[in-house]
Amino acid sequence: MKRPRTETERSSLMNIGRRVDYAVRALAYLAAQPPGKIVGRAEIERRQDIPSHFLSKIMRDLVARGLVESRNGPKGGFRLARQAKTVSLKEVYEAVERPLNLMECFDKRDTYCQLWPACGQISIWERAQSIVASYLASVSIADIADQQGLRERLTSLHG
Amino acid sequence: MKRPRTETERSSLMNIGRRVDYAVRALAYLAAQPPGKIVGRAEIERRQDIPSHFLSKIMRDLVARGLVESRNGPKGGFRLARQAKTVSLKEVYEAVERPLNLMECFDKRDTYCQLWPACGQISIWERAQSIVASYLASVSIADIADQQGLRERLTSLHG
DNA sequence: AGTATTTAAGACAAAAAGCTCTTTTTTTCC
DNA sequence: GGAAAAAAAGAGCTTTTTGTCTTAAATACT
Repeated sequence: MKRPRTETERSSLMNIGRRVDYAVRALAYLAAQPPGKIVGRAEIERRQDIPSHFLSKIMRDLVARGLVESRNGPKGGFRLARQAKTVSLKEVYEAVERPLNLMECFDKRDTYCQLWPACGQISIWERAQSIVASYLASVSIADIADQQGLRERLTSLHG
Repeated sequence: MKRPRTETERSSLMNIGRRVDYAVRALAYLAAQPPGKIVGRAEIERRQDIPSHFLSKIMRDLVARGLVESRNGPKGGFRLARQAKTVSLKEVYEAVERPLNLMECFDKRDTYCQLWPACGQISIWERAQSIVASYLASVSIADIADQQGLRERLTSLHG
């Protein structure tokens, strides 16, 4: 009795994965730059300890969602498309993972689980999700980048 | 520059996975039984829409953590080892996944990430984690099983 | 125009999570 | 004691996620 998997279903469960982690690091790094400064992928990966080349795919998502702008060719790279303080972690999450869904069944309802509509768990997880979501919505990239300033000063000594 | 993976590291990121989902379903099902009633794995899987045989491994964890008692042989099966209202979702989570850690680096500190101790993200995720953890600690299996009573009555019609 | 540099795109490999199945051990009942 | 039933244990397959690498397209500079 195997479950079918559709494309939209993919990341069912709340899963703050590496992609989110790396996306936040990259955005915070960009936010810490002088306004408008363009930074290359390799530099971000190096300075933020992100696996080489992996950031490439993640940045595409961020560009597609309008969080960063990219420029091709020599002197190319990335910069924020919006002010850091207007970009919440929730938005970042949703840009690189699909919609924040603690449980797989949230957006499927009766088509997914035979126990719907009398599932005892769902309201519990929905509440957990809304708690997390509202916290993530309340934190911006700027909040993270501010702390980052310290890091910059420290690691530039031996970076 | 590949990251080494140790055994204890496994579930790095906050990941409310299927194992937790299924564990909660099983526990809620047991909680809804008459006191002391022993129920077999196959019945739980069938009634709670859990993949066949998968529950076996999960129950071992719950037994090992003292949440459930098992009995071997014919008439064997499982029952709660403690009152449902004393078992929190946080405990269940920690029984079947390892410790709740939103970020991989939480229990590794300086040995893991070159950016520690000046990481801008970590305090943010730590706070998110504590928010989730305290919510999960506040919900018990009994809370879920209570709603389950309704489900039982509904599905027994065609279950 | 040509070259070098950088993102874009995507193929492919490795690791982790999810799931299935088989064998062994324990226990009940005859 | 023997047969049957159930959990315990674990081998191994599949899917998803993570990570690596190669090629193509774009752009700046000479």
